Amino acid sequence: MRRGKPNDPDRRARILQATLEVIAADGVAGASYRGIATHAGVPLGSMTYYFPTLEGLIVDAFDSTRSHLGPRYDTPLRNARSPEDIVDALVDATIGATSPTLDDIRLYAEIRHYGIRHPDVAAVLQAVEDDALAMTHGHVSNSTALTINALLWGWWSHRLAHPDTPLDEAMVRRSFEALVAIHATDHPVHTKEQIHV
Amino acid sequence: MRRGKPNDPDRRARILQATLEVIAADGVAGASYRGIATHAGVPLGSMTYYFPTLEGLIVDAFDSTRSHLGPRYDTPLRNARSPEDIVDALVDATIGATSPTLDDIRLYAEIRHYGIRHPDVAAVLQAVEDDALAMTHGHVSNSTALTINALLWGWWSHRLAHPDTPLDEAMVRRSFEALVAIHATDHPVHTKEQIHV
DNA sequence: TATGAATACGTACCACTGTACGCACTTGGT
DNA sequence: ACCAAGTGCGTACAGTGGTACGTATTCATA
Repeated sequence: MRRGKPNDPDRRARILQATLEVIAADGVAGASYRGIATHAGVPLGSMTYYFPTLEGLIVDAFDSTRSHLGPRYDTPLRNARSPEDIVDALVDATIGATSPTLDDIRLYAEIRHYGIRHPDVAAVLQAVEDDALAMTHGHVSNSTALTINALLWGWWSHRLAHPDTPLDEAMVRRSFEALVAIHATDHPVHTKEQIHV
Repeated sequence: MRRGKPNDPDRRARILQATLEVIAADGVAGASYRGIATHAGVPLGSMTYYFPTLEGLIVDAFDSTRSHLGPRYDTPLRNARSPEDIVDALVDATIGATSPTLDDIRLYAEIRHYGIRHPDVAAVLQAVEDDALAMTHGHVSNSTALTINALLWGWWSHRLAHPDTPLDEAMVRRSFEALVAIHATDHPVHTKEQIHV
């Protein structure tokens, strides 16, 4: 029974895109209906029409990144055939051609930060992480994949905190080599308890 | 020529403490003069008297953590005598007795996040990081220390995103062992270029 | 004790924000 | 051509926030 169709079918998508751009630039804190409306070139009324609540808009915008950003880093890892390939792909995802721009990292940081206090967004992040873990399946153990994940975020985070000093590639490479080598080493488990003051 | 003394000399410090607590609980976004005033049990007028701008209050509060939180993680690392000691100290700082509580990590995450857009706070973080790097001086190379730093933040960040699933100690230990071993290995530098699709 | 500067506080703006809501327009079926 | 449903938009409102500012209080000095 649906009559009437949208006169500007792209408007919704444009609002989502503008939302991501504003958040990458000014953070979630700087994302207001009015600011995003201006940035997207739509009137305020359009905002509340497509997205009745601001929270919903933000969550939807974050969710929309999953289909965009995900595949970009996935493919090289998925195509990896050897541990060396994996290290190459990881180094590249950290600082190379497939690595995110500073704006992308800023956005990703906003998502992670927002996810700390918003279960909806945390679920989105969980899905992304699950994908990332599945990617290296068969090449490294699950816990090594988790470790790699942690370090990758650590490096990205470092880039964000030091935008002007590029990361040394050799250093990054050695770090991933060391982690990827863990599962191959079949490392003896240290059972000794930690001792400290 | 200073006459008049504060009737409540601790007030300023109490406001700073309350600020940190509110931020750890609700984030910087949830930190308002009025909210902090209520939490600290002081009237609104006291807030603006000691801290004319909210931004200044937040920066001062963050800065005040340097003397509190810093030493806690420093000591075990400083006392480390061998690579094994370092690994022990790092594992402990990640998930053990000297590791930060979730609230502490939340606060630290807020500081890092705020630092992305506020140079004042970025400088505070830089100072903390410099301390951390100096701590392992003599035991591992500078770039290894940087790598360890990145992973430590990665692990803390992971704890924040997965508050209910404790990190596996053996996994964490292996990860730091692998990184600490880098400098000992005197690893050959790979000069081959990365190749990818 | 008298004084004035520093301290402390209550209140009042003013800007901004999310959201509600009513009106106008577009569209496709009758 | 007419109509109803979906689309698009301007405005208003209530709440909250940072900040300014005038007044009261305290206390070392004279």
